[in-house]
Amino acid sequence: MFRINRMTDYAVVLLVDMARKRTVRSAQQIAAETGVPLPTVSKIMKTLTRDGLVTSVRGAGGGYALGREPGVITVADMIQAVEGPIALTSCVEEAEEECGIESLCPMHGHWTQVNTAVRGALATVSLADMAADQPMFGVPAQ
Amino acid sequence: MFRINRMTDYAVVLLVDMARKRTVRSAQQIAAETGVPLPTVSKIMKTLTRDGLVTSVRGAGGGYALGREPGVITVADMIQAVEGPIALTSCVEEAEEECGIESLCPMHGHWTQVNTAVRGALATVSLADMAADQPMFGVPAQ
DNA sequence: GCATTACGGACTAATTCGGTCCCTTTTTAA
DNA sequence: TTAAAAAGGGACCGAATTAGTCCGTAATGC
Repeated sequence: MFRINRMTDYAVVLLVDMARKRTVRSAQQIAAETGVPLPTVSKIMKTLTRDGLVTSVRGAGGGYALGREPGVITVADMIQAVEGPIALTSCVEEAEEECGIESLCPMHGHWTQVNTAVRGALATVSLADMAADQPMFGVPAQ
Repeated sequence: MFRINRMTDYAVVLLVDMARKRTVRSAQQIAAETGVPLPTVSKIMKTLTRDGLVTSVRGAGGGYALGREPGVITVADMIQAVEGPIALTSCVEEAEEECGIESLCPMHGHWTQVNTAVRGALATVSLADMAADQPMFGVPAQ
């Protein structure tokens, strides 16, 4: 179906929530307010912290807050934080894996072209956009 | 990792091969020439035929050929043929599935925006582009 | 010191994906 | 008329991912 996986979907939900309420809140609070199960929130927050999209405060009274301004976090950033580098085919990855014949493969250049286009498309929408309510109200979906 | 699945990757390989040799060839021949296992070629051809990307000729001497000009088949078409509609999240799909609250969900409009951008990016590259050899030689991969 | 909270990783269940195989239908040709 | 060649449709299983849970550890505030 060519879709992002559910963890990434959740991650966006959590980040949107954090973009709206800009305070440090515990995973438990965030779980309660978004409806995402606590263990899942924890897991996602770990990876988002690793990438710097959110900052964490440990200890009692600690929690998570957004690491950067919502305007400079793109959908591409969010996807990459959870799923790793955006690479439509294995031959576009950094580590060349199985392909091996990169420099000779006639398709390689084309795939990187497609990949760049997709990455660009994903970078056009920011977290700030996602957090705004209903800006495209009434606009048909395609 | 946000990638197309292997079947789609194969499908592109097969379509590129067909775009180069524009004759009707059996699945067996195509399998032999591309190195993709025969049962897999058959399976992929079935789905590509269903979408009209290739035309089939049944019976002895039959086989498959490209259904349209390579210039008017886009990467988006190829992905959709194998993986179904391009929908990054379940709430963007035709059948609304689990979400249900589409008209109220504040994220729905944003996801369709992202989705449209990605679909557009995938539509910028055609099968003709993919079949051309090494047009971007030397251009850094981004 | 104790309660609270993040951190890191291991682990299991569930789902999806890749691949194979079967039988049926259509067509050509001997 | 029969046999061979080929696509069509679907069932099926094993493998690989993914989702989700749980554990112990480390840090911090009261």
